This record gives sequence, structure tokens and C-alpha cells, in this order.
Amino acid sequence: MNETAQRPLPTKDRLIQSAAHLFRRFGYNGVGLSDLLDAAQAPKGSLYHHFPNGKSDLAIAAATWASDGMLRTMAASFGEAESFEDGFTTLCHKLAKLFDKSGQSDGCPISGALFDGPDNQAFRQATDHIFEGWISEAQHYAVGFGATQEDARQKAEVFFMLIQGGWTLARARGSSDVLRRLPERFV
Amino acid sequence: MNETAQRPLPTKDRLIQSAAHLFRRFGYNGVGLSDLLDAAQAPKGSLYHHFPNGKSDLAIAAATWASDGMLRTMAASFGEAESFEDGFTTLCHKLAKLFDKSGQSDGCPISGALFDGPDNQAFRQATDHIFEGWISEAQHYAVGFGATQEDARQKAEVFFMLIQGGWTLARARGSSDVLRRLPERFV
DNA sequence: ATAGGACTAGACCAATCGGTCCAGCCCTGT
DNA sequence: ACAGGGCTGGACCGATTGGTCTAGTCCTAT
Repeated sequence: MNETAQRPLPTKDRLIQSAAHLFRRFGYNGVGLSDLLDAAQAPKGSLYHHFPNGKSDLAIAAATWASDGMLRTMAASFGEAESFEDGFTTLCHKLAKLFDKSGQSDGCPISGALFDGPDNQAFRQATDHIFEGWISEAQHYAVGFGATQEDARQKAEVFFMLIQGGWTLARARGSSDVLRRLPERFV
Repeated sequence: MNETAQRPLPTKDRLIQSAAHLFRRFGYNGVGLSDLLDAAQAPKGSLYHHFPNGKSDLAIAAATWASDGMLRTMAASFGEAESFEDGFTTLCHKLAKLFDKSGQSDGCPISGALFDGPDNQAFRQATDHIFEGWISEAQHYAVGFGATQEDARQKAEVFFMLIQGGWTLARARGSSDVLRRLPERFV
């Protein structure tokens, strides 16, 4: 209902969303323009109209879009939580569901679109910026639950690493169990 | 001294090592046969002599070789440690050094060679098997330091996820600091 | 009504992709 | 000495890659 290309969506959005979908599964270099255009049901001209630099522009747009989704999921998880741990638990369950829904073979949308791409400074900076956004957002929630800035930063970084590593492990195993059990490990 | 192709090494080893080097930096699909052969100073015929299935065989061999290196590094770290945490600390520092020596832009050698490759069952299984090897080895060390099997398993999985996630974060930031400070976060 | 920009459609391109194939070199065993 | 296999060197292949370019369509503002 949200990631597969939908006909009524504007072409640009269809391109971004199907790009995000394909990149996180096959990686930047594992996806050809033909795959992208097939999935988005768009001709080549449209791609280069909306994204003058072609594939690389699209990858950054797709990663940004995916990051926004992650931030919304975090907001939904921590927004109504009673503690940081509570929010973390909710988030892990949401992510596990997303993982299962994706066929248990998708990777991190940011890593897939950006790490795997050209090793530009632009790509590296975009990756850093997006991840930093996740961490500072998590830190923000932790502060909201009473942690000091320093403690919150620590929690947020561990939060990030556990989710990133947990997702990798889930992908290798083809099972979301490790994501579901992640909250038990988080101090 | 260890990863760059050396002339005296047999061709097969040169192929494996430079493949491991390239894959972890650019990903499976980001490396062409021409790059591989240039780096290994080998002709195309040699590749298909030693690896009949070509690039995919080579990727699995490279990942296996890289995994052996990781297991040796783990053995060197935990072998003389006085506690699991002590060994973990040593390992993190060794990994941080490796990260810096690689130019701070390499990824996990297993993910780069296998996740990014064709989504065969063979590739997925190899990834799972290698990661499971790291985890069960860590579990083994934890048991050696007195933990119960169950506790050791928990520690080993957290160990894996923190290193995996920490490396990803270090790569995004272009800094090994997060790896060096990882031990502070571990229980 | 019509001018003009936003957007689409796809033919076309050079370069590169992974892979096949075979002639020949070289080393070893006899 | 020479036979034979392990291994090398590289020409060659069709398919696909990311990207360019232009003709044409459609929608909107006047």
C-alpha cells in the first residue's frame, strides 16, 4: 500500500519510491535504469527531467524519502511511549513487521542507496547526515524522558548500532526474530 | 602488508585477496571483472580456471577468506584476555586500526561481497553461515570466561550487532572513534 | 485561441558488463 | 627428451549499462 509503484502517484514520486524499494534490496549498482523505469512505469525522459543527474540524484532522493519514513516511524513509536525503552520496544516491533512485509530480504535503505553507490563526497555526506538525523532524533526522545544530554547521546548511538546490526543479522538469517528480541538486550 | 595484491603470491590468492579488498569497498556489483583482474594482475583465463563460476565463486571465496581473518583477529583478542569485556575492548581497537588503515571507507567484507551480490540462496546461506560462525565463536569465548550458554549467546549476539552497526556508523562518519569507544557501551 | 513551459516517449549511443574459448607457455613426471 | 596437464594470455562475444537528444504531447495562463 505504500512502497510499490502506484499509478495515481505523480511520476516523480513513483520514481523515488520504486527506486527506494529496489535500491534497498539490490543495492545501488545492482539496479539498472531499465529496472528503475520498469518499476516506476516511467520513460527515460522523465527520469532525466526530474533528476538532471540521473541515477545518483535519484538515489539521494530515494534515501532521503526512506529516511523521512524512518523518522515518522520513530515519532510514532516514541511519541506515545512512557519511557525510552518503551519506545524502543515499539519501534523494534514495527521494524520487524516492515522487515517481514518486505520479504525478509531488504537491507537498510540508506546503506543500499548510498554506501553501495559511487564513493563521492556527496554520497558520504548524505549518509552521515541522514544517520546523524536518526541518532539526534533518538537523543531528543531520550532527553524528553529525563536523560541528560550525555546519557541520551550514548543511548541514541547504541540504539542506532543495535538496530543497524540487528537488521543486518535479520537479513542474513531471513528472520525478524532478532529484531523482535532486541529490546530485551537494551539495558 | 596483507591485503594489497603481492606479486609473489599465487594467482588464486592474489585474486581472492584483491577481490576481498575491492568488494568490501565498492560492493559486489560495484566491481567489474576488469577491476578485479587489474588489481590481481591476472588474465581473465586464470579467473575462470580457478573459479569456474567466475565472479560469484570468487565473491564467496573472498568472503570466506575475510571471515577467516576476522576469526583470527577475534582469537588474538580474546585469547589472552582476562574477561569477555577485556577481549571485546582489544578487538574493537584492532578493528578501529584496520578501519583507519583501509582509508576509512571500507564496509563489512561479508556484506559487501555477499549481500550486494545476486540474491541467490547460496549467497544468503553463505552470509548466514559466516555471521553465525562469528557469533558462535564469541559465544564460545564468553562461555570460557564463565558465562552460561544462554548468557553467552546473548552477549555474543549483542557483540555482533554492536560491531556491525558500529562499523557502519564509522564508515558513514569517516571516523573510527565510534569503534574505539564501543567497549564503554557494552554492559 | 494560442503561446509556452512542463513533461513524456523512446530511438540512439559509446562504453562496459560478465562470460566463452582456444592457442600456447611452462613445469613436472617419466 | 618429451608428453601432458596446470595455468596463462587475450581476442572476442552478445547483452546491458548509464546517459544524451529530440520530437511530440499535454496542461495552463493569458
